[in-house]
Amino acid sequence: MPAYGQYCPVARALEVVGDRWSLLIVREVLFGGRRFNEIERGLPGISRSLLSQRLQLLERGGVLERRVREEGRVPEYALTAAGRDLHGLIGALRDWGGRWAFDDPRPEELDPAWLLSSMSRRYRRGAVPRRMVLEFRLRGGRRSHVWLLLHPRSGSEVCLKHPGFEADLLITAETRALFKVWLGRLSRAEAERRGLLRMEGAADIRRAFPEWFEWPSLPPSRGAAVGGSPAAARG
Amino acid sequence: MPAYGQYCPVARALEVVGDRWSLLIVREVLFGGRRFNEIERGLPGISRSLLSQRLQLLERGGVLERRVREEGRVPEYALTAAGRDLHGLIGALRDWGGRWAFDDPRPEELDPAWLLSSMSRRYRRGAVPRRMVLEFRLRGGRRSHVWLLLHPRSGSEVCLKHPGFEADLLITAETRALFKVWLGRLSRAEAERRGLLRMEGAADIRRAFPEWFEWPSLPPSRGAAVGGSPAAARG
DNA sequence: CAGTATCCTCGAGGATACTG
DNA sequence: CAGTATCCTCGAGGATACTG
Repeated sequence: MPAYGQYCPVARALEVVGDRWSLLIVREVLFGGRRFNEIERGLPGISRSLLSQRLQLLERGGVLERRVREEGRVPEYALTAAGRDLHGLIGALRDWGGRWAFDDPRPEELDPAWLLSSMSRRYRRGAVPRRMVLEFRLRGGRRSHVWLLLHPRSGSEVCLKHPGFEADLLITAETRALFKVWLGRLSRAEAERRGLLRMEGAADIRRAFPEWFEWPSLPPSRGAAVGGSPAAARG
Repeated sequence: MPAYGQYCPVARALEVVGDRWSLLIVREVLFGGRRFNEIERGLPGISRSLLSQRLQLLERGGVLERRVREEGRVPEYALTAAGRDLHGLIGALRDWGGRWAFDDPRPEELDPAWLLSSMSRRYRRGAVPRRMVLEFRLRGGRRSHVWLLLHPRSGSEVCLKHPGFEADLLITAETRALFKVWLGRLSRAEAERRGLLRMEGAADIRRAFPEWFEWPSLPPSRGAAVGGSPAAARG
């Protein structure tokens, strides 16, 4: 971001992380995004060239580092000490946004691929005894069928096509409701009671499921600073 | 700022306050800037039309309000509850910036008019028994002679021309040093010892002077994430 | 004092195609 | 898989002049 010409720590901070997308990129890496395509998946709408340019700016800004661990392996991005220290700033943004700008999802935000990338990023490694396949059948979003693979050791994977394994847990839901449940704006019980979400699978798996993720915790809304679409208010 | 298309509180917050200049405008109002020209003075380099547009965006975003108190009076800007709640975010920016992006001032940042507007914003109303005139004679900045008027009740005023009153306190300084002292990056004693700053006036006034302002408190630098100009490292 | 209206520029960033 | 190079567009925002 061009300089502000002020010897002020707020202005200086914004020069480094104030560019459009930059803090969202940091958010991705903060939650474990390491590879280029992985980071990109968490930022639908960004172009590859812009992501590439922003990553370079953040590297020059001392916020992250690009590393090629071994000859021939893919590059990985990691936060520096300064970058990790941005967690407080991201937290402040999340708190404020949750309180004042986080009403119901807008239709164009209902992208299941993004939701799953977000869940995948918050998967607790090793929380699962064996490979688990979660199947999502969704209504009212930009995609109706997605899968999430949880590996016991390595990590998790988003699949937009049938992964070839049978599902251990089938989640059928209104996309809007699934988003709200994930982001703590609607309880699972309430969603199930209202027929907006249903989970099928072995009882122990259904019971254990919530433990597999670190659910985002948000402050309660204190009124919309910005209004959402009126249609969004329903549910 | 255009939408990010993510149902994420961080992204939503950035949609409201992530535009260039927006958080600096909030900073100005947070520290008591109320009128258009007053806010503008804290943001050298912004154009009036851009400031006007950003103020409108922030108003639509629910962050501030524009009010005309009485028929015929000038409009004033005030933060809403959501806007006041941004102090945590601004604080996080200041903390991070102070730690990782706040090395020595760059030459183009040495604008005494801005520094005085900043001091003026942090003047403690009523800290002064009678009207006080501070005269600054500065070297190495974009301006060499400025005045700050402190009124016992109403507030403070920056003057770029002789205010017509005799000075109660004369501060002669290297502009760079004055900036660093104000922002806690150099102690007054050290600056005086090194001949970078001198204060002349009645002893009790010189002694009382620090109490007239709320001095910005910054975290210590933990290493520059971004490098300043090498020449800036000296003083 | 506090803006707004209009015109114009230039640079950020998308689209596309290409590479180690 | 992880980018980069090139070309082109369009819109953000500066300059200027004007107003209640």
